[in-house]
Amino acid sequence: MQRSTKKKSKQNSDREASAGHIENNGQANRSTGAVTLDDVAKLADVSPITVSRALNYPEKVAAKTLAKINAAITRTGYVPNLLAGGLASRRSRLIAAIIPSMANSIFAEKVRSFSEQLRKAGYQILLGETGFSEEQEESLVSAVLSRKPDGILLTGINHTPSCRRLLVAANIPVVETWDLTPTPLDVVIGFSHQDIGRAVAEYLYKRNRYRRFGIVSATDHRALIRQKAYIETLAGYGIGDVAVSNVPAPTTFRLGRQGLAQLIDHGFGKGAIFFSSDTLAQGAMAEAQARNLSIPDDLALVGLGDQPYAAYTHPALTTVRFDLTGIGEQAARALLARINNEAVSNKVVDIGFTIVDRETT
Amino acid sequence: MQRSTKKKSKQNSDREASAGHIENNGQANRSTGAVTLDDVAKLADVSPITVSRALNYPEKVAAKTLAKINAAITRTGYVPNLLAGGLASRRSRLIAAIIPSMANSIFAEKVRSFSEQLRKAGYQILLGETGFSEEQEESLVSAVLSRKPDGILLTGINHTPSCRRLLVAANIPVVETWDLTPTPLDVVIGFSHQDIGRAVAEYLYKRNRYRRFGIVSATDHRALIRQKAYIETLAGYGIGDVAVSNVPAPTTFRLGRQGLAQLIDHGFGKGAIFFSSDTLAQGAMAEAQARNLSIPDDLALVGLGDQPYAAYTHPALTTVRFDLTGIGEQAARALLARINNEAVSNKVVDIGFTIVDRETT
DNA sequence: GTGAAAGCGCTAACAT
DNA sequence: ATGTTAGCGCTTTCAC
Repeated sequence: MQRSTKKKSKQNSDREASAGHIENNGQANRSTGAVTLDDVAKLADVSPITVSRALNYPEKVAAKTLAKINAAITRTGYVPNLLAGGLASRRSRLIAAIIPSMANSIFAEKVRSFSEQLRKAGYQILLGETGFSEEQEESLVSAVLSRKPDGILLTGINHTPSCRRLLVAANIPVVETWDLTPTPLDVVIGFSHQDIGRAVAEYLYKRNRYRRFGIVSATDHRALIRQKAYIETLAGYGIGDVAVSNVPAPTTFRLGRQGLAQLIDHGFGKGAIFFSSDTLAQGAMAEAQARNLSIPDDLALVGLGDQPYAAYTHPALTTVRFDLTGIGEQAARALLARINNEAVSNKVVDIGFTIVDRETT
Repeated sequence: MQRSTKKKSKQNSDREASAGHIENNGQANRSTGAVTLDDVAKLADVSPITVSRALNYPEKVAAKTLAKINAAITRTGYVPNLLAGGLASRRSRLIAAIIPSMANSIFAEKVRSFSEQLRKAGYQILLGETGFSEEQEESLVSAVLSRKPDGILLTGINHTPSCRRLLVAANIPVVETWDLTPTPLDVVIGFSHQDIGRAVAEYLYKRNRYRRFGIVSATDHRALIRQKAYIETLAGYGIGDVAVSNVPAPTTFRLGRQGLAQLIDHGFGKGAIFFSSDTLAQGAMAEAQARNLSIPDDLALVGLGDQPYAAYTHPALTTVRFDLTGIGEQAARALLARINNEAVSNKVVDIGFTIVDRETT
């Protein structure tokens, strides 16, 4: 492309600047007409690569030059084209995050803290929702990989074989979250759903005050693992008749009411119930109130997730807490480390969980 | 780049295929090593542009050729590079969506329906959260525009001057939502917050059974407009002492409890209260219950948003409904129409609202 | 229906 | 500290 010679007079470049319009070079081209890095370079009377450096490695450019360039950027209203930048540098500065559902604020919080960390490092997030389906996850991953993200956050450890193949072929850092496995694709940060099911069963059993036990649970992969562990642990204590009500994911307030209603209508009297989300438990509280059942005297409730509201329901909800914000932050840090080729000390990170003992049990 | 001649023998191409590896051409280059469209073209023994057509306009390619190409794609596991495609075609197939907060499921639902429509049309969504701040919105818009989205969804009609400038310079379709203005940047789809404030005041006043009126409201721009209209309308009825409790956005269950507690502690006896979100109202229900106040006899509550749970609280929440899904869908349709240069019949779309009369009033 | 050439806007690599 | 050259992987335009 024709560029004015380097030693163009200062006056000339100033005149161009005050003209305040973008030259088209008079060439027939496919340009969008938008301000490009070349336009800025001409106006600042430097080469394009220097503008590129000013943007990406300002410390490598002389202060004077930097000032000229910044003035030109302001004057033109230049907005970099990251499609072009990403193509040339093979770094898109884009990170994909795949979650089951935005409606579930538990995932929303994970993504929020994840995004926040990565934004600070100059990355943007491409978000996808699977609706708890592995097939949907596969098609999302495939779509998202075509943007050449520098890394990807997954929820869960179960993926279709083709999805795994895509991920491996993409050859980018992958962080799986929300579960644990000894054989992650790359790094996994989460907690054991089996341990949670067992721990809640133990917690309720050892209180020694409930005659009956029940569970209202979604049917997604992880919730079912918790359910199985819960039932088996209780069976180990000699309790063979755990009442079960299953509902489709994602869980809602309404499904919580329905789930409890179903249990009660099928003869569940007084007892303790484990819900697969705080939302379900909250819905059940409304149902209990509507039926004039007292919590925790008639019905003891345990939720999952320790949502911000859980401490403020009336009575306050006993629930299982895991560090949502921590998962997001650690996932971001792990991804960043892998992108920068730093060593990742731990491929499998168990962030654990605690049972928060409040007033519904 | 060196390519084998077109009339390469079939056997030869088959041999390459079964070898199942990607040639590097022996050149020193900056390639990522990933499978490219050129690799697919070579394997299918066609030119790159034909592969491009097969992908983007399959109807323009002969069935036989298409089959060959698809086989090559499958065999290589080719994933298109949309950075390159977007750069070349000046269509990124990316749409930016800017919302105040993901935590607020009202916005989450808007984005969900918006994304769904656009995904069907082959677009992906770049999501950004402003945290209800215009400055944050500006920096987000600026960041997002560097991805060269084909369109952008905004929440609200208030933007900083620089933000407006950026948007205008970007020269892409813009849909503002969640509010109305006679002078949208491009298209606006929403409802009148002033009308809502007025309508709720009228609704409550005309029930003719409340002695006192209050409002618990977030302090974001739109909530304050509703609050003002609510107070002014009541003033028009001769009610001058509306009790007010303001809380920061985004609203939470806890802030709802707190807001109601504050009103009551400052002497609000029996009466009707308008909350700036269902979440706040739900929190207030817990506070009322904790204080043994009866709803709606002691306290009448109106929420906003008609969240899925609103119909299932106990008692069921009276609230203001607007068609969230509709906003998302219409915004998507408007954007698509503008992208395809179709006429947009209406630049200002009022989707209206209704007061859903349930049991808390 | 298919192909050759050119270039989208940027940056890596190698100068100086 | 700054510049030159040559692409990144794709699609447009114009041929045939």
